Amino acid sequence: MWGDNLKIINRDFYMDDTLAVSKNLIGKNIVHEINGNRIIGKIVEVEAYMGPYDKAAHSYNNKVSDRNRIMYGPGGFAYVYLIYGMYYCFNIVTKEENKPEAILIRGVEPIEGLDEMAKRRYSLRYDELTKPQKRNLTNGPGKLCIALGIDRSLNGYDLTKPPLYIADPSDDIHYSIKTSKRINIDYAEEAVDYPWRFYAEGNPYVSPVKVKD
DNA sequence: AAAATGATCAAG
DNA sequence: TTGATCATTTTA
Repeated sequence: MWGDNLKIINRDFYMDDTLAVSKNLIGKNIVHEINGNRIIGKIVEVEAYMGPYDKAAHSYNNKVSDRNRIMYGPGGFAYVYLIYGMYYCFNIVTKEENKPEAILIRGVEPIEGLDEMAKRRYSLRYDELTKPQKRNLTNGPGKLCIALGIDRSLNGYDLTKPPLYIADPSDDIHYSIKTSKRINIDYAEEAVDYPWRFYAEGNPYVSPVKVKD
């Protein structure tokens, strides 16, 4: 497994239009080398956060804070923050300096290091998981951070080098990309309807749509 | 349907 | 300094 040549995606990839990068990220691998193991998840769902004019974005109205400062840097860096006091969200910053846009990773398909993921999520081996546990391993932004070992210590990390990077997939699978509104941004007024969520049609690791109360 | 849980942010 | 909020998940 350490012999596989995974091609790391370079910074140019992230400097493009954020919606284009969002679609281009579907099918790419997130690779985390940790404790001598390699954990890989294939990106199947993302959301774009479009900066100053997007009421759902942390950088709306060019607001700067200690938390969102990394969004104002160049593309290809990790923006990781704590949400609801207990889960992390992993974003990839895009575009040049002072264009504070980023892409939230909402779902990944487990590819490698399944036992590592199962251990981090459920303290079990992968083959001990029930079918629902397998499906719930990485089908949400907080869940995938646990499974991939991503936390606040990786905020601001340069994603063009190990131990955490994005790589081209070794397979050549084509994904039909669907578009929808973003999830759980009810506070965002007119931005709630913007079609900035992208996902691989039919993939079981796309996060489940929330049922209305 | 509702709890869990704490950093963050804007108001005072 | 304080209180409300929150790009979620789990449990019931």
